[in-house]
Amino acid sequence: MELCLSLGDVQAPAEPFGLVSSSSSEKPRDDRVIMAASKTAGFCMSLSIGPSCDSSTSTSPREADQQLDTNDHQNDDDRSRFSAACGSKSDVPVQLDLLPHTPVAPRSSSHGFPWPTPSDQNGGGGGGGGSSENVNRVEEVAAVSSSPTNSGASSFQMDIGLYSSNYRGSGGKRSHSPEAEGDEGERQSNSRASDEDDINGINTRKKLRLSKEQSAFLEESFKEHHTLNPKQKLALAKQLNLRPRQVEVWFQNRRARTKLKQTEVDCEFLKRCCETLTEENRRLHKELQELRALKTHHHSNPFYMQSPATTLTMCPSCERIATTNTTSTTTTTNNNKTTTKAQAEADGFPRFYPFCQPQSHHSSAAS
DNA sequence: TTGGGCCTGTCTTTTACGTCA
DNA sequence: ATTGACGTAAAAGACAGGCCC
Repeated sequence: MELCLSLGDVQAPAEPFGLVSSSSSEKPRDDRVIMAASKTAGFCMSLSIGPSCDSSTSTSPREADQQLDTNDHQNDDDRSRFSAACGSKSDVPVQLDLLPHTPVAPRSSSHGFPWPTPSDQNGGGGGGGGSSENVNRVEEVAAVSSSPTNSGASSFQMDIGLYSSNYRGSGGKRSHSPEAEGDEGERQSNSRASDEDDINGINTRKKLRLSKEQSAFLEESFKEHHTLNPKQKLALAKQLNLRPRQVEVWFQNRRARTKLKQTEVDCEFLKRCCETLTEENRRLHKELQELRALKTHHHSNPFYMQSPATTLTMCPSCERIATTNTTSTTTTTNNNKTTTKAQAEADGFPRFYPFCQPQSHHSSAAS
């Protein structure tokens, strides 16, 4: 008896598990995995790996990131709101309300980026300085820092507050990069607490923590571009009152963590695939046992009418079961193609399994 | 060959959260 | 029930080294 188990995808013969990128906006975003187990087809699976952070995929990085962001920031009201706003309409430009309690005012860019975006070409301008939103930002910052000297003229200049000017790891193992050294002056000017923290000659300055607004702004920038050219980097740094190096590092970390997140998602997905396949394998084995029992029953039945010779065969390669007799061939699987014995033998199969696709033995993705 | 950008791995700090007295 | 100390995990900022163009 030969057993034939088919695990594959009739729709995606080129790859195992049929990994295809989702390009249709009509597809639910959460349906990264679309599996269909068909009894007649054995086990047909159409899997849709969603956009990855890899820019080589057909899906835009923005889409990928939005997808990730729905997982990344479930507890972040602002970002969750953004995800919800653009969830199924990725084509629609979305204006993020970064400040939940303040209305979004027009900025130099539709996203407030320091560099021009296509939507900016028709006007706007002004670099964001003095907009009501920025005034609100400043007011908010002022409220926190209790600094009456802040004014709306400071545009998007963030009051960074605490700063780690000598981040060095343990025991001074780390050293500044040349750029970081060169930015020392700027850093000092950015650091509100730099002077007071250097009291007594002890560097007790805390590590920088980007403000919510800065993070949100960087996130928005990241949605637009996963990488920055030097011009964009400088503009962003200036607008956020950060060092270019900080912006650069932030983007590096963001890319790395996005990739990590994507890897975790893919890993989880493959794990589910494995479980599904295991379950299907179990089911098929059970089915096989039933067929064996049926065959035994027929042979031991004295009233069993001799019908045309029926045999159960299972392909040793794909373990698919088929019943054959002298006049016809049936199979438990649904194959559209017919394969002749001669053809199969010509393809190099040692034996002829009429229900098997020759290419299935050479391509794991084929049925 | 050199330089810049990016990736990867790692370290450290900060923050959030749970536990316990 | 409340509160403060403490431990821990996760997130985030930063850097070094290596690779690639």
